[in-house]
Amino acid sequence: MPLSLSNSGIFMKRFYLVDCNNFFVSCERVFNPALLNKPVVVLSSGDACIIARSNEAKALGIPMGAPLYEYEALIKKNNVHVYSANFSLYGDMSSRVMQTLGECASELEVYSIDEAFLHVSDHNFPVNYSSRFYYTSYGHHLKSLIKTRIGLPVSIGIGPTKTLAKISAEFAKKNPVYDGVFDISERPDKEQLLQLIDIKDVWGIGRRYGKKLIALGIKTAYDFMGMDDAWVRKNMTINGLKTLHELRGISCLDLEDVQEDKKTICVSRLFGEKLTAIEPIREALASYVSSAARKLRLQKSITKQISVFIVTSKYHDPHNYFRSMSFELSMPTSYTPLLIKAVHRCLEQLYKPGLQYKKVGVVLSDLVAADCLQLSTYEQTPDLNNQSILMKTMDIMNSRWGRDKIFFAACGTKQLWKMKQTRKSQCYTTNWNELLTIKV
DNA sequence: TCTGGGGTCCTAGGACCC
DNA sequence: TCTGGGGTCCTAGGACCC
Repeated sequence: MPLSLSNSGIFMKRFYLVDCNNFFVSCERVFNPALLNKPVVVLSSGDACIIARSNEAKALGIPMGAPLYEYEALIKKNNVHVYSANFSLYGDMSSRVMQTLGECASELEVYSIDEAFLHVSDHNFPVNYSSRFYYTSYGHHLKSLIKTRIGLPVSIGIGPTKTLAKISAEFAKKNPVYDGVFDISERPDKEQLLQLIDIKDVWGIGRRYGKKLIALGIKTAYDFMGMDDAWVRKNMTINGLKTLHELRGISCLDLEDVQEDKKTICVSRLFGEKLTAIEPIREALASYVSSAARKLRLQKSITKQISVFIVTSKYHDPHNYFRSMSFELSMPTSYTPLLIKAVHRCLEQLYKPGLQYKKVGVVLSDLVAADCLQLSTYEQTPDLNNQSILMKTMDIMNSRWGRDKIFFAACGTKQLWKMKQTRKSQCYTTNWNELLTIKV
């Protein structure tokens, strides 16, 4: 079996993966140190599911993605601190981390809100760095820099490929001996280490493929490395083959350091409670599409196609459970009032009186750059210019004074549809009125 | 009774064209 | 019994990620 991970030479390019530990929980802890060493969980929007857990909460057996109601008793019994998601706080803390990493790397890929891949080159290292372990030493430097500047703990994995860097990060996180930084390329015992990695935990092998592989007796990353290329290509697509090669130490996935524009933008949320009347659903939809349009303008795009979907309970109403419709706009746009009109038209078609709706959503697709808009002569009206000025003004005002300081009347003021978020911490870093106060 | 939200990519198969 | 060959485009469905 072709299992050797050769060429771990010192000059080989390394991938770093920096991963913030229990990110949402750690953000809460920065501003509330009383939470340190205590079990803490953070909930999804609408307080429905548990989407982040401190190590202490994990130790209690609370799984990722679990619905809150199933664990309410356990939470109460063990005094678990519970927070509603505070995405403006987490987003801001994330951009601080990425800013610091950007200063320390030759290339940076912001992979998610709490993870980044990077390359470092010689000029990032201090002059007196020597020894073949300097990649690891630099990892420790990055780790303490983020702790000092931002207050967040991170784990850092290093490897000859992205997939192996991910695996390194798991060792860094789980085994205290490594003090948060691990480089698999330095290890003579790589193969034994990869035998410790559950196949389902390999980046790119999800639940489905994991199950399929286990049925074939492939239980670990090491087992997978010995598989036949052709079989993997046929049964797991080109992406499976890339994962296979990456595990063997052949880099197939590069850093993607330019942020690509989104190809679709989707905004959807559960209602706080089930809705039957159309009016609050119209308002929720207007509000969601306003937010989608703001994201659209942020990346300087316009949309040609808009879809709306509406969801009832799967159990009560299997026939009407999910209904959607979409249509092409006569002219691509990012002008919120036109988009509100469009989603309301869709809703008229989809809505049936008497049903209990629990969620609605809007998807903007077929996005193109705003400056690509081709206009025929008769379409070049002053209106277009006014629309763009109005949107720009709104966006500037809302970014300066806070989200939704001004909004369209169609979004309503009662917000009957709004989800509950009863346990949210303050926006310590993004709202002047919610700064941390310290009593002495 | 109550189970998130927001993305990307790949592939097979059908429609259509010359 | 016979029923081309090769291409493109679109879509739905299935997989993955955090």
